[in-house]
Amino acid sequence: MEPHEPDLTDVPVTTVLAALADDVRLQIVRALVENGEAACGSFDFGVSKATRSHHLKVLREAGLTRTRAAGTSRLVRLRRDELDRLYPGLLDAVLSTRTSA
Amino acid sequence: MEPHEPDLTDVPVTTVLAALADDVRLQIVRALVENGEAACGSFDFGVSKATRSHHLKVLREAGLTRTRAAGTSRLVRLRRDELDRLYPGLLDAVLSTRTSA
DNA sequence: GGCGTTGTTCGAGAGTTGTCGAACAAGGGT
DNA sequence: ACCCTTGTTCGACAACTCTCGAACAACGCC
Repeated sequence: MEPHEPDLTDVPVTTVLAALADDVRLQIVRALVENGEAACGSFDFGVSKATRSHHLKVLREAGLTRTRAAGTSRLVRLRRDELDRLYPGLLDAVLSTRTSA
Repeated sequence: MEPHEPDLTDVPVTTVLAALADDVRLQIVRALVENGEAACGSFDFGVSKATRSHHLKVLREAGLTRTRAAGTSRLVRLRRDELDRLYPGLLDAVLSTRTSA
């Protein structure tokens, strides 16, 4: 099946914001910023793999990530360039949050 | 009752993002940016006044707006200075969205 | 081929959210 | 005092979301 990775300009801003408005997904995004491309399995934040897969789908369909197959794994990376071009400052603002709060 | 307007630093970033991740609330924020302080009743975006009151409550409890009584009306204003200080670029990025998409 | 690893998909359940009408509260004007 | 305007609050209902285990698919390896 097609990964269904929409052009970011086709995604309503509310969808982008909603995708970022979740703790697990925010941890995924943070990990992607720090480590770059990573396999789905590396995002073990206390949720099952079904839930993890769901969150990655939400991020992907919001236009925030790209996924490519690599053997039995799937590598995910942040579409940071496009994100920064369309919403300059958004990602930095979101990521500026300290661990708590 | 107390307006319950938390300090923005006490609000999780996911709550702030969730507050902005709604079309009606985004229209309210846009109107506040353009017109400054405004009465609740001025935000007629095709929803009932009960719904409007609900959305204003979400924005207020996310630390995004302040409300003060003025006669029978209540005037709402955006806490833009605090928002820009804590999340620089966030509001501009969100508001940069054109009408569609 | 068979097995293990890695992810996705499919219900299903609990919880949250957006919406409304109706009832209520507070103020101002006449 | 009465009424009208302005908002809030209270159920209620539909829709969506997060979560999980179980079943399935795809790939590499022995």
